[in-house]
Amino acid sequence: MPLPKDSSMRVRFAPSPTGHLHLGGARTALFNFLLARHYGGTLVLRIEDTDRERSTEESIAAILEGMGWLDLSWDEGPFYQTERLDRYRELASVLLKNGHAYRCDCPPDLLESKRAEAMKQGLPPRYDGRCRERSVSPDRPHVLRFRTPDREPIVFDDLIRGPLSFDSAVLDDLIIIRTDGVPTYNFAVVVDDVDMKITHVIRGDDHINNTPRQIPIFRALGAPLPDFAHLPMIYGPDRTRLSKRHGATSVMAYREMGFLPQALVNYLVRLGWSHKDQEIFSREELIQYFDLDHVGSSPSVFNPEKLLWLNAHYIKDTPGVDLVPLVKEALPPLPDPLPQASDPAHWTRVIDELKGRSKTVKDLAQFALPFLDRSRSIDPEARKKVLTPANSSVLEDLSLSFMALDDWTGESLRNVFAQVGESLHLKLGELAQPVRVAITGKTVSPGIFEVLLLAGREIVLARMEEALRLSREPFNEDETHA
RNA sequence: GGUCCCAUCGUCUAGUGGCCUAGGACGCUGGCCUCUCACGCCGGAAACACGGGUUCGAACCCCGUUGGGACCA
Repeated sequence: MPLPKDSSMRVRFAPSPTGHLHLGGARTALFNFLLARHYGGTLVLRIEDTDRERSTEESIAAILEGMGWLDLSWDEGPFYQTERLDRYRELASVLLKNGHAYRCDCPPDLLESKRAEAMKQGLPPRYDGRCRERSVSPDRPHVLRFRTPDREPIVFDDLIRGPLSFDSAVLDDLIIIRTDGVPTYNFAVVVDDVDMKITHVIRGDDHINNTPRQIPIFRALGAPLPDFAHLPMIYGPDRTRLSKRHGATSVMAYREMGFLPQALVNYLVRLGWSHKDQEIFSREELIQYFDLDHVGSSPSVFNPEKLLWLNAHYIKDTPGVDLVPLVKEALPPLPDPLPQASDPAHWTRVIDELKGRSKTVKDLAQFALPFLDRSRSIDPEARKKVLTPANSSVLEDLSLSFMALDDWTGESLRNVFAQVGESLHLKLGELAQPVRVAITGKTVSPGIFEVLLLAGREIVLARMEEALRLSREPFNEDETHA
């Protein structure tokens, strides 16, 4: 289904502000955004806040924040449905006048009992249209119902799924304006899409059953029908719709966990869309390649492992200097910062050295800590295994050699290790590990010379001395801090 | 219950009738590299849900079955 390659396309992202921006919503927003940018069209942001019980200011802020973090911009809006209530009533009264809508005052408990009755008989629970010809007085409390045309199947060509057909006999006369004058979801959506001249409705496929209800309203309003495209859902590992039960679903929670927005965007776009065998996409490539032809129609399961892999990729790919502010944000206030920690260039060096082995910004911050603050904890396992009496001579000899060193360079340090290794008949690996634990408190770190250079002589000497002392003492589970 | 949607490795996917003894990626796994851990590189296991058609030929088209899901209330 080729789409027009011009700037006339108008799409929209229309979240309900009843919570944070979740992964599914973010992907819908992303697909709309990419489509608009690809075709040079317009993206409208619309806040569907007619459910006043559940809509909150905080949610609106959270959604905007999430879109901002993902760097998804829009061209028009945000528009708020609660600011357009008069417009919905206006068009509803037009429908009332031209006979496409009618008043209904059926009490809720009557409808409820009819519904239960229908269900019991295995029939669809639909309103029987008893008020269609009753001309209910406008003075009585009433709702407005849409007169759904009978007997003609409703068909439309979904841009992702192809032709879809619905038997209108199962559709009842849905309420468009409630007793309190508030429009219902399906009506407000159509009025907005008409007024905002939306040409392509791209939304989650949980709305697929709403489409045959909305199409007759477009027609009754005398408006052109937009094209529809329904995106498959994102599932949790149990193949049900992704929800809180499956862990973090809020986009912003992923920032908290140390993810980069590029990683999340790249992950989400590949859920349902593909471009040959390519996995990694820059923003420019996404805009260039993205189209609906290659959006699949089957749902996908959210896979945190792959997201983590992408995140590691993007961390590796980002210059250290750009990661500094993110690492600072991920770090608690430093209790006893090293002198180097006041030098921005030191942060950059440390991060550049560590980013290749970090899957999240949080990991990165933890790895960086020993190079930024005087206090550093020693992993009890590492201490138990490595800071042992058997290694104390290694620590002692290296410590003494470090002290005797005139300069503190990669070359001089290599010489020290070569000499000490020779005199103790030990290989580099056997020397490096005790030093690694002494300096970083971990068994995992960058190359030992990089570590020594980054830590600097002063802190190396202090930590070597401490490690030497610990290696001679019996191990005590409680003593993990210096 | 009704309506609708979906179906290729565990997961994300390529595949649009012959290029498919089904390709890539994550994960898993064997090896190389190596001062640790990663990275990187080389290799491996792993899938067309099932049954009928259509066709010279089907992962691809049609029908059914099964299984999953969404919506409605």
